[in-house]
Formats: sequence, structure tokens, C-alpha cells
Amino acid sequence: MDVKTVCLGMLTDGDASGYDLKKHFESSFGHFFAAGYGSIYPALASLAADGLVSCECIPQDGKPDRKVYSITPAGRDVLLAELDKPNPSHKIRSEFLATICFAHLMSADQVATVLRNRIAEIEAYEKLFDEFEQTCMHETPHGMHFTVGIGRAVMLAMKKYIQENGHELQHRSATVVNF
Amino acid sequence: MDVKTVCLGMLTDGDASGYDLKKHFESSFGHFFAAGYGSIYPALASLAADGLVSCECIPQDGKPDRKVYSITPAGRDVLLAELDKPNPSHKIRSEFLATICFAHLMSADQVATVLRNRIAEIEAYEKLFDEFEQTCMHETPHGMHFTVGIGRAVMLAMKKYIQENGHELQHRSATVVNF
DNA sequence: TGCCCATATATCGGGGTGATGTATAGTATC
DNA sequence: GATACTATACATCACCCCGATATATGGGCA
Repeated sequence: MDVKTVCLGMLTDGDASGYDLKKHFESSFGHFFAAGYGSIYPALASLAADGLVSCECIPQDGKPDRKVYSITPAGRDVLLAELDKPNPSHKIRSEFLATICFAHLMSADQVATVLRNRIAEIEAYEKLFDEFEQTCMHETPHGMHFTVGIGRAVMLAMKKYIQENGHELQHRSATVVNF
Repeated sequence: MDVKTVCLGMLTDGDASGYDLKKHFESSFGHFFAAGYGSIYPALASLAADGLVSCECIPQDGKPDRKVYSITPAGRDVLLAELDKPNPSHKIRSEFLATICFAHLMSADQVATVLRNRIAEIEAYEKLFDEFEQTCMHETPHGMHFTVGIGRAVMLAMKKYIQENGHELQHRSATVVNF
């Protein structure tokens, strides 16, 4: 399950351009599977070369051509085969936790700043989830709700843990900061 | 904060070879910052070329030379500068959630299998955390405890959410599976 | 007028992943 | 005693992905 496969999956919901898919990756997939143009455009080109998607170029004045992609029956087969894999990965790459590992090499202020910023980021995600549920909750499939729910639960747990245990990390200086 | 920086950080805890660092990445860092030989060896070579670590080759009979690395004062400076960054990232790359997004294209059995396997993986991590706390809890710095605690909290939250909401995902077939 | 934002494509360097290769020696299993 | 697996220990390579940057234009806004 790479960017190519996720693009295929998104295209089962209707034809779209690379630009459209990027917005999808940002909004609904952003919190667990981010992708930028540097991944999406090569992915679509490769899928088209393999006949898993078809491409229709729509000329526009001024702007570059819109390239609208549709999934083909072969593409659908590849997608379903990928969805059949029983053990899809779930990986975390956290510079945040890596930093915290070396908290004993940092000042209490530095640690406090890192923790505060992490909480702020979590709260930004929480707002994003709220907006998502208020706007496009009805039209999206069941699976999407589930991912939002997991996202919420996981971020809430992390926030709570930081708030309850963050102070123990600040031992180098006497300054204790509230979150 | 890339693999190079994390290697520097690990070397503040004592000299080590690439092989040693790999074991470190697997055990204590595995759940939030995995790295393989393909990242570690080039990272150490690059650090040595920049004078941030020094390398001592220890010949062994039969096996290849052991290359033991030590952090240099310049390396320590680079590490401390990296730890000063106020907003370290925390990214998730989840083929699991990407798969679940397309649950409406899967059979109830397929969905159940994916959820069951995810829970099994979480429980494997929970055991790993238990072992870690029983063996090397006393010698590791405070930050390490914190990362284990967050790992526990986050995984518990995900497990609970799956157990409480997983059944809603199975609507295509009548077969309801318990977790 | 200047500036940012949205639309829309694409590329490129640097970095990371997973698999594989090369050796040797000890330890299980059968 | 043969086979297979595991551990030690290095290294490389193809492929994939990320972030930044480039190119082009029209609309809103101060």
C-alpha cells in the first residue's frame, strides 16, 4: 500500500486530477498518510503507464491543461488485491519523541516549549476533525468516520499523557511550566 | 532530526558500532523511529566525514572489523542545536488506516482480519513495553520512560477504539466477528 | 501597484526502506 | 553427524518518498 494504491482508492470515488488528489491527501488523509506533489504526480504517471488509470487532458486558457484521471478495471483489480493484504503497517516517525528521549541534554524551558507546541498541534488537528465531521460527514463512507475516530482517540490520549506527565520531564531547572 | 542526529544522541550514552545502534533502534526506538542498516551505515559514514564522530577500527578474527564510533565535541554541538528546534514533527504513515478507508470495497471477513491483526500487533508492543520496563528501566534516562508511557497510552487508545467501534465497519456480510 | 492566494502542472536532490550479499561461528533440531 | 537457524558485523542498491522550487495566470484586497 503505497501512494499509488491510495490514489487508486481515491479514484474509486470519482475522477480527479493530481491537484484534486493533493487536496484530498491534505484534508481527510493528512493525519495518517500525507503525500505531496513530488509523490502524487509520479504515482499517477506510473499508474497510467501500467494501464491502471486512464487520463483525459482538458485544455484550459491560461492555466495548464487539467489532466483528469479515471480508474480502469485493471486498476480496480490491483486495488482489491492490495486491500486483501491481511497485515497493513502502521508506522510512526516521531522527531518529537526522539527529541524527548534526550530531554536530559536540554533545558527545562526547551522541553516545555516542545511539549507546548506538540499540544498546540494536537488541538489544531482536533479542530480539523470537528470541521470535517460537520461538513462532509454524511457523504463519506463508513471507513472514513472510523479513521477520524481513531485519530481523535489517539491524539486525545497523547495530549492527556503529556499534560499529566510532562512536568516530570522538567528537572534541570526549577521553572515549572503549566500546559 | 534525521537518522544521523538520532545516532549522535545514542552515542552520548557511550561508544557503539553500527550493529549496536541497530539493536538500539529496534528495541527502545522501534515504536516511533525505526531505522535499518540502509540508513545507519551511511549515516555513520557521513557523520565521520563531517568530523561529528570519530571511528576506531577493532580487528576481529573471522568476523569483519568492529567499527566503534564516538561522538566528538563538534558532534555534541550539532546535536544540541538540533534539540533546540521548538517544533519537532510527529508523523504517522498508516497503511492500516488507508486500508480501512476503503472498507466498503472489502468483505466483512477481510475487514475483521485486518482489525484482528492490528490488535495483535498492539498487544505484542504492550508486552515489549512491559519487558523494557522490567529490565532496563532504572538505567535509562527520564525521557525514555516518557516515550514508553506515550507509546502505551496511544496504543491502548487505538485498541479500545477498535474494540468498541470495529463492528460498525462490518456491514457488507452478516458475519459479525468478535475481537 | 504590489502582494498573496488559488489553480495546475512538473522536476530534483537528498534521504529513507527493505532486500540482498559476504563472512564466520555457535547452537538447536532431526 | 548433517542441516538449519541465529548472532555477529560489515556494506550496497534499487526503489520510493519528501520538501523545495519552478512555471504560468487570474482574482481579490489594501
